[in-house]
Amino acid sequence: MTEKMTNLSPEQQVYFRFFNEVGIINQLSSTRAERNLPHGLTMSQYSVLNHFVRGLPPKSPLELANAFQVTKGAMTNTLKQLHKKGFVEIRPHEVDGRSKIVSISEAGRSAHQDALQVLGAAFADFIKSFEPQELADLIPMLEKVRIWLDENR
Amino acid sequence: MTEKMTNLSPEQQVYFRFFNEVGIINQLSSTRAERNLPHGLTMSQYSVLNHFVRGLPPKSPLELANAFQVTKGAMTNTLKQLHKKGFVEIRPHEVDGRSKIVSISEAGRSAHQDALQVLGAAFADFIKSFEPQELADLIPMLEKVRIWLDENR
DNA sequence: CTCCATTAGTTTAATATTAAACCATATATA
DNA sequence: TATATATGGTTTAATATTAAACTAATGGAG
Repeated sequence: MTEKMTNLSPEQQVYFRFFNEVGIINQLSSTRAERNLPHGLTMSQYSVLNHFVRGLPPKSPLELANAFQVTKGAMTNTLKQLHKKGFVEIRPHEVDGRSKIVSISEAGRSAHQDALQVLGAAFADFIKSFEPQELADLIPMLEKVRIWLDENR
Repeated sequence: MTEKMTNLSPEQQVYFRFFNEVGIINQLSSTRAERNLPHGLTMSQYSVLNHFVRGLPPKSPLELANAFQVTKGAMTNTLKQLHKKGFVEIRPHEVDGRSKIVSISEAGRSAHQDALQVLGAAFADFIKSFEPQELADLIPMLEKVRIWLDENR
């Protein structure tokens, strides 16, 4: 019973390996971050707050869902929680009766600040172990991959 | 009501940005992979098969859970599904009555081969757009980060 | 103006995952 | 040896997420 065994070429292994490392880094880093977030914030919730704190304009739930690559349903849930905590305001769209507009509240900004503090502390030891430059060097290529995957999904 | 506003230094932004890019890449790539996997395999299930196909020796559920950074409970679930599909064999440990030993079956190897085929096809356009070398250049640093996060969690 | 297709958002059912409780077995210590 | 503690694995309850069905509103084509 001889099995036909297709092995990966070294080149293919590179792609595989790349996505593998990325996957593990993501899991370990989000777990570390989420364990430390204040106000019972999840990463998803924190990301939404972060989006607005960056000075980006109010957005509809659908736009947010697209920005964060989650389904509309997931965003409904995330926004519901943020609203319950008083961290976002949700108003009807002025013109389009189907749509809504989400913006951050003062309490939301304040919670985001708290989160930043805590994340800084949680990653202080990481920051001590890695020079900003050695990570900065990776970013252009990571960005290129991210953009490609986003545009070709 | 003046708010104290701590902004991120450019250096801090680098760390933030790095984990952010990694997170999005992971999400987009796993979604793309998972959409295409055959035999109803999830990424978790595929990873376990992949582990064994690499020639690594049989392992206990706990060892697998540690290797893949998931809880014991999650691994119980993953193995249950793989077993239902006939892709792994699970035997009692010869000496330790608490433990079990998991190994891949012939059907499992074959399913893994199918998965490889399909993943190759699903990422063919990606592979066409990126030189192996430009990704290979990132791997040493990614590995360093991954190892650090793993050892310091 | 009336339909019909599209779009924004919510809801539902299914699933993967986690943390914690739990069970059974093994190991160490007294 | 007897008892306590630690360890491997499963189960449970809670939660985040997805895909798909659903509701309501918009906008275009006749």
